[in-house]
Amino acid sequence: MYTIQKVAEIVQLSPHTVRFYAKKGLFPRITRDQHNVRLFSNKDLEYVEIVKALRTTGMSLRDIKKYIDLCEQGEATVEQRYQIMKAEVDKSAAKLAESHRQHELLAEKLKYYQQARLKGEKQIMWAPQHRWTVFNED
Amino acid sequence: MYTIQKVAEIVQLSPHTVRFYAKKGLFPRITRDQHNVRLFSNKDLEYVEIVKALRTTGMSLRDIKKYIDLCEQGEATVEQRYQIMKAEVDKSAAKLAESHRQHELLAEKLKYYQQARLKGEKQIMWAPQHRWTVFNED
DNA sequence: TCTTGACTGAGAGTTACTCTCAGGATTTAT
DNA sequence: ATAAATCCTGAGAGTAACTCTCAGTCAAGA
Repeated sequence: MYTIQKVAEIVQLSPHTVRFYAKKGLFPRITRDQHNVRLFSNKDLEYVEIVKALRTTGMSLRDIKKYIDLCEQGEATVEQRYQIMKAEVDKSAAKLAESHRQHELLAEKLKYYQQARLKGEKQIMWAPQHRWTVFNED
Repeated sequence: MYTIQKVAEIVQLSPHTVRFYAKKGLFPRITRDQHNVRLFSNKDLEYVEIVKALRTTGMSLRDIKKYIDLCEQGEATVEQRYQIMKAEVDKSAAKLAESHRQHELLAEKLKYYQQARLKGEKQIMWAPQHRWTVFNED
């Protein structure tokens, strides 16, 4: 059994955030000790991990809650959960691809800067040189 | 020259968001027509694109603003901009890797669901089956 | 003329944190 | 033994980045 601090450390979230999630009902099975301290089992830890994964891929806490609630309802909801997970994995793949594209754009820009550094002061894309294009400024 | 609507369409942002960014001073060189309508040049469009890329990789608007302001100061700031861009590209690569890991985790979970569907009702990881682990519920 | 699309500023609402406060319990150091 | 450090709690304020609505203006096109 893990304290919230330990859990935070393992899954790389702040204890604040874990408590925040707990408050939202995302970990419905957590037990407490005699001092009301949350104790996370390995199963709870798996929940925290999947919640983190769903957040990282961009699912809203509201939708994560729905998914968790379905989990709590047992095997009758397996098909529904499958559909949700399938949609999320697809969406996540698309986002990943888009993030990759944007990353490439920045990496390319970085190359221009590197060239500029090597060649001393040379004109660089993205760095506006032409003051005459400015017509109004606030 | 493009209107805000056209720009939004090209870079895949809402006109709302483009105006929001403009208000924050992220596109300092935009010209206006005689009716005060924003007209984006190709250079401005490049700005919008790089702002989008920086946002997508997770840079705050505050830091993007700083970067843009450096751009406006001309070639004297090339080295500084290079450092910023380098740091951002590195950070972005790390985030991309992390997102990829989380995506894999979900994809693996999806496989369990697929197995469960094929085998009819079978126990699935992440889907708690053991009511006896529940000690308290709010 | 009337719809469409652009603009303005102000401001409210939302999501997901993120932090601060006040307070209580337990462990560790002196 | 007492004090400091470290854990925890709940309540609630603050923040970032949208996101949208309202109210009102202006101008071009069917």
